[in-house]
Amino acid sequence: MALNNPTQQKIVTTADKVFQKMQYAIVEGKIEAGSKISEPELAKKFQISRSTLREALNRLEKCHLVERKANIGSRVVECNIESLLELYVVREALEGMACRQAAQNMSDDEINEMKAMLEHHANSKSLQDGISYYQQEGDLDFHYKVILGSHNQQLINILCGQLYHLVRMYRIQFGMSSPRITKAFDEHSRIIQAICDRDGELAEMLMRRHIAASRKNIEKNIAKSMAINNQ
Amino acid sequence: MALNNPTQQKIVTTADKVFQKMQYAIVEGKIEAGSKISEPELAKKFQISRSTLREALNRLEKCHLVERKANIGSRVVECNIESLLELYVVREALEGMACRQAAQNMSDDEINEMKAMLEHHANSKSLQDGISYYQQEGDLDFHYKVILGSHNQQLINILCGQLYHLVRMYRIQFGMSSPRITKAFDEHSRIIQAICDRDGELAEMLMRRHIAASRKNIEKNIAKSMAINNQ
DNA sequence: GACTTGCTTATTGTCGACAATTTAAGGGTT
DNA sequence: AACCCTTAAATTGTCGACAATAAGCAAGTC
Repeated sequence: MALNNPTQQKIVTTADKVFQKMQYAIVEGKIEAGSKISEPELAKKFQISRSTLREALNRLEKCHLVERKANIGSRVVECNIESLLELYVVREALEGMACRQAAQNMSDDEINEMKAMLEHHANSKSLQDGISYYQQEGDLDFHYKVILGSHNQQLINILCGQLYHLVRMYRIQFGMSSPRITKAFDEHSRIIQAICDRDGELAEMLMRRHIAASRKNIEKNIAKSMAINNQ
Repeated sequence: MALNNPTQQKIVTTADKVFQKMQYAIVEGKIEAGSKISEPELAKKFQISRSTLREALNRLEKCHLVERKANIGSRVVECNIESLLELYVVREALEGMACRQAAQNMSDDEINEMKAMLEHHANSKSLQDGISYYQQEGDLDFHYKVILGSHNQQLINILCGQLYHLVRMYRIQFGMSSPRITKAFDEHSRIIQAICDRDGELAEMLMRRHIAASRKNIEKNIAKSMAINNQ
């Protein structure tokens, strides 16, 4: 039931298809992070011309998954901790605001739908306790819903269209599950409550804390693994 | 002295040049907002092939200046009030956070440089009082400096690389000068002071108020002009 | 032996032509 | 006159080839 990308436009052209395939491949690490992209090689692999491939690369660049330098070529974006933490800072700002706007703009029906989704996740959770993958998708679903609830097209574009593929990439490649998933659930409940109360200020604050807590959790784990590596 | 875009990469290829020219043309309204873009026509106008033009269009799409639909074509983005207000909401969130990060990450040298810039603008202001254009550029300079001061590459990319061309477009096409320019100056001073004191929380709050005030000012003016149009 | 210089090779940028799709117009039917 | 279908024109998407730039290698100089 987990929706992977709520704002994906229709896939019509072949460049669209290649873009989507490469997007998944990069996010899931099948195309290695930081690796150089050879246009002729990939074009042959996908059985398409270089022009079409370059069109796909352009869209990957739009969602920050590849970087291109003139006359030098394209590389898959690198996955380092610094960028991950930077990404969390951006999310804290944008999703916090999205949450405030959601409290202001969501319809009652939308709110009810979100409540139902959370309950559904709660049941699934009690059934298959400990399976973190589904929880993670559930977490993403929740964040998507809030962002869409902001009814702010600019916010939606930036977060769902561009940044969330990066977020998914980091989640998968760094294998982030952690004991936060149970806490996250409670936090989600409180956020929905604030939205339901139309308390934008509180909703923003709770969402910011929710994301900041994840960031700090990562920082802590990094520090720990650094200590292990240095001992 | 006003820098137009602090993060612009080197212009090497012809697509780069066309991109830059079109960017200015769109921002300044020489290519009308909302108008359809004919690839053959523009390619002939710039004396380049369609492939090169499409490359330029892709970059314009990246900074939200044109929108493309498959098999239908490209249009220059439309300038309506709703989008402008949405843009201000995004800026409030992102620049607020950028300001917090700037208070945390800027070097003393950077802070001093920013102070000097503000003073320079103050002098120019007293010299040519009432010339709003320069003030506006000064305002942009200030915001750029804060964003760069965050040292957060993701923030910098989104704000300077993508959104600020849109901001400039709205400024020019809606002819926004307003009596806020003098107030803005004081607000800038206080923000710098907070950054200087390394008070990230206050810095963020002040920046958010600064941008929110602009937004509310626009909303008020819109309401006024609506009233005029309806009388 | 290290550095520079010039050539070779590979990759990227640009071009013009063809294929697929959408839009517009015209004719026919109810 | 309004609607639908068919056909023609224009526009976008895709292709393969050529030009320009960068990377790698060999020979030559100090």
